[in-house]
Amino acid sequence: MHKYRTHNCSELRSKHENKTVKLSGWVHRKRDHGNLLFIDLRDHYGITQCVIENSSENFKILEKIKPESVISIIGKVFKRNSENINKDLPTGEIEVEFKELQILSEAQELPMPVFGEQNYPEDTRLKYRFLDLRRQTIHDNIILRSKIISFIRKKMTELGFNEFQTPILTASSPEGARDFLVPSRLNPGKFYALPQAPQQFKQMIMVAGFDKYFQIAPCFRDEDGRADRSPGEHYQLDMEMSFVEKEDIFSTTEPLFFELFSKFGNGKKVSDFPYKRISYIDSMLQYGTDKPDLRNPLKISDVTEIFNSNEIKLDIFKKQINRGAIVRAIPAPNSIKKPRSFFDNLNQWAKDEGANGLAYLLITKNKGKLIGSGPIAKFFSENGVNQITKKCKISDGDVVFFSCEKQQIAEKISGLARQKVAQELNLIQYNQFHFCWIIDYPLYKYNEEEKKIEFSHNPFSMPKVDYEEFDKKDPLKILAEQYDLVCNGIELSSGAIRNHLPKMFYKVFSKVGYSKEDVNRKFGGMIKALLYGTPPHGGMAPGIDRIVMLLAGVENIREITLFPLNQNAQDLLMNAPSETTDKQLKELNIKTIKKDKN
RNA sequence: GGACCUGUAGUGUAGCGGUUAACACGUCCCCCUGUCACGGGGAAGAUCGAGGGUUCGAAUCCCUUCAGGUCCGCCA
Repeated sequence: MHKYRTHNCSELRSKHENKTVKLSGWVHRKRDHGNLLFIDLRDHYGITQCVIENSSENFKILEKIKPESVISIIGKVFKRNSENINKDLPTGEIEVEFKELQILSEAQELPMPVFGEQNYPEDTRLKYRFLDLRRQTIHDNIILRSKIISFIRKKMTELGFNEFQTPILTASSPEGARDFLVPSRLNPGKFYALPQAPQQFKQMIMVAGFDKYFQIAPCFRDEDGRADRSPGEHYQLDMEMSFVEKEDIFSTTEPLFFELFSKFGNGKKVSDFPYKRISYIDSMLQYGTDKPDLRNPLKISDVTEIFNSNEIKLDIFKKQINRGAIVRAIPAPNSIKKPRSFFDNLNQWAKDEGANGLAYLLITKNKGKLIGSGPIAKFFSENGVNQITKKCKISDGDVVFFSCEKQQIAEKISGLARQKVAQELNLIQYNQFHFCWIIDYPLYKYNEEEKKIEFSHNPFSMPKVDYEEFDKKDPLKILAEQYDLVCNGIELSSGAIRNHLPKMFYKVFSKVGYSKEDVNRKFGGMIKALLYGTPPHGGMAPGIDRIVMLLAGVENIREITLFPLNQNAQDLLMNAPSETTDKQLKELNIKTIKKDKN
């Protein structure tokens, strides 16, 4: 007989009746009837009920044993009477009667019980993560994560991608997030950086001729955490392909995501591919964001022109429009019967968000004519109402909200309002995964505070403009072969066709203030690689954590991470970060500055 | 760096100016041979995160501070 077990705790059925078996596991739950004791024995696979009578020599020991102790038992499998069968357990037809007992590891009284699914404070859970992880929900989440990663690995390999590891100790890269630095002992005063992503390495893998690469890649960014974003580290399905256009990348990955989400999506509907492609500009207009939730059917319209015409005499808006504001309209179908508070609350909400507010117009039909009502209706001509209803595709019984702001604020407010209205009106179809691609991102954006042009996305993307035309165009109008994969309003991935032409590389960087020398110094490896025969290439890097969160249906990244850091980037279990010894610091040529604690 | 929320026995919650701070789970003791959130009876366990203030009186109100979380900034 095996030292610890002949079966796991989820295996035994009535066909095993009368067999003598050995099980090992945790004492999940005890039910002590005085002269009869039930113990639910739990392992990774499940739970088996074990039973012992007071005639047994081990009865007294088991009565005293603490939950979560690890025991090993030898016993005989008995079929339960029909009235005692537990339909909730796969092993509910049988129970195991104790013959021999071995205590493998005694547990102390628990700081957080495993049994039951109480909500414990985050710090307790992280401090006792090994107990937390025994609990079914999170245990299942972690297994889901493992299965997702295995599935992705298998699929990517089948698709002809090669999995490679890239360095963890590498060079700090300009642009992007704050780096984690690692001091070099052999090179005093110098530092490695942990990779924010293997971006340059994967491009050089293409230069090296490997054609298709992927990796479940750890990415390190020293930025503050959020519920959906771990401080410190996260994982991406990093991938890159040679001799491709963006449609090749889309058609390669769409079936992968379709299969992945169909397989692990708990029966939720998954959008059929090809996924909808939406240009960045359209997305910002219609959805007020570059990560639209397409489970929400509402679309925003631009009605600046109509408000600026003589058909609407709303002077407050006209004045704002003259100062560069725009007007965006958010439809609220079939909401005319909503109480006044519904409209006023949204207006108040917009003001709380720092906006001017949300005006609204109610639409009814009378004798074949659409008529506007509500606080601002008196400013609309009949034709004005018609133009609005036509543009916003609304009709009898609908309401439309208007946000008049500077473009950026109008987009933000209308986007949020679109989501709020849809929630209030129950229009969001929650039982689906709705994918889309956002394409044609602008290469640059203008930084108002620093009064300069900067990269809006990835600096390595290929501009959608010929080299000769580059300088003739307004930089802010130049688009890039840059795309995002979005699902249910969550950005799953960024990606791009890369800029593989050295002269274009210099050109692109020159607009954000990098001289040729700057580029050579800061991207020396990359630019050198482009000089010796580079295949056109592109790829993307979907966030593993976000995929798992979507599929597990959780809002917090710590629910799908084995050993996460807390918001202050501390590991409460391992006690990291921690102070180090003077000897270690000396070896590294590092002095620490003691901060005053007044 | 900023804003907001939370902090009460081992654990989860209630109490939100007025005697011995309540309930549930857990722990300990007693009873119980068919439970599966077993049941019944009893006991122990809390200077209400910490410090200061207001008040005749503070878990409760105010200030400071610490810890955790959420968001903004930051980040793809």
